[in-house]
Amino acid sequence: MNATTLDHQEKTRSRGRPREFDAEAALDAALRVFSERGYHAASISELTEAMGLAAGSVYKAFGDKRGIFLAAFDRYRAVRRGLLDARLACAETGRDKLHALITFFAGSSHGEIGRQGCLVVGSAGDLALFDEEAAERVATAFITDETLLADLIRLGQSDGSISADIDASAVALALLCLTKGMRVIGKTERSGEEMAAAAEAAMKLVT
Amino acid sequence: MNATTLDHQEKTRSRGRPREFDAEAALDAALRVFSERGYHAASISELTEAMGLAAGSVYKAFGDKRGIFLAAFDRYRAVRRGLLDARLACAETGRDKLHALITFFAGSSHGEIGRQGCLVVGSAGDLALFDEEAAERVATAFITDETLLADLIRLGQSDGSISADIDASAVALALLCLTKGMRVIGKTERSGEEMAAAAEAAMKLVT
DNA sequence: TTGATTTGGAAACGATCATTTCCTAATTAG
DNA sequence: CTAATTAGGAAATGATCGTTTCCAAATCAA
Repeated sequence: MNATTLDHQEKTRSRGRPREFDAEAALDAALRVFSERGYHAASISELTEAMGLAAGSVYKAFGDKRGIFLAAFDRYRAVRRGLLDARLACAETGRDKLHALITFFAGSSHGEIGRQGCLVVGSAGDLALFDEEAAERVATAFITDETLLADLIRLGQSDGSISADIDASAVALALLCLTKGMRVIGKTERSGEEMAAAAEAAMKLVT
Repeated sequence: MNATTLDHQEKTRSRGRPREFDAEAALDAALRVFSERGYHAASISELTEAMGLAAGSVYKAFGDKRGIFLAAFDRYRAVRRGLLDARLACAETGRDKLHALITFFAGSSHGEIGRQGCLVVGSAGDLALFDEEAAERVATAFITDETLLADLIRLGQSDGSISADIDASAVALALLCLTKGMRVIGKTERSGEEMAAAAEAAMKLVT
């Protein structure tokens, strides 16, 4: 193996001047702005200031405002899914995993993170209705969450932690509404305690 | 009783040229635009076109865009509350009333009305975060709904249709999240059947 | 090296936004 | 009647929006 081969194994470099900023860090800043203000209220000025970049650089990297949003949306989903999976991995039974999931949402529905809100929920009533691709991504995100809920319910039913009597699809949709609704209510000032109590009460759906 | 007295009994007329348009009908048109597009995406052009008025007339009547929104918001709440109360009046027990309420929300969370969305839920993630008065109205609307839910639960507990064991406040908040979440999910395409099934499943919270 | 390519970023661009102005029309008060 | 007041509406206004342009700086290919 010679030097040339080693070079090829490095991640491929594009030709011109290399990018100076960290795209993921920039998207984290952008999604914070989008979450807090919504798609339309978030101006390019606010976005570029938060990202620490000039408008030109942002447009070169992401195409347009919609492109920034869609990239931020995807990153948001990946980050949140990573956090959730870590919580789920700590639980044993299907029921415990559902408890971890609902508690995760309750914990995201108050204080600082609650005020920031959910980017998916927010864009459902903002960009999604007049942008087909955005609408599709929002619908896909919801269906993914709903499928996870149904899978966890069925897991609980097979490991004996959840009654076999309940309708897994219906309860999964109810829990999807409940958890996304938590993110809506969490934008108004709520205490972590009352959200946690609501989460415990919600567990009755899988008893 | 002379003519002058009769005149005084008519509803007081303001001085100048009388308003030609119906304010409530105009607000109904405005709230449809706000619901479908969100506060920021709804332009004055769209609003005035939907309301069938020139911008000047709208500004004379409502002050500014924010004023149009707040008036439409109040009307939206009054109309929805009227529809809900009619449903509740048909139910006997606390549990039946809760069933009617949840079914009412499920029925508003698909098809045409579902796509239109809830003005309160929408503005929670749009106007509310940088407008103190709007934020207060959204919070008030949620608390009113939550209080109604808690009252219905306690009514059910006193008439024997709901177990005395459940924590009324916690379940009320869970149901508030669930019903508002339905309005979020209802913006994506969902069938009335699956929403109705989720509503039935949700009734387990008050069993 | 030289030329091609890409980024960074300030400045400029046209479009659209919310709002105001200005004039006419319609009504009440006296 | 006349004066005062308010609504209706077209046109103008200034601000801000998303986007593009332009040029210097930085890198790769040869």
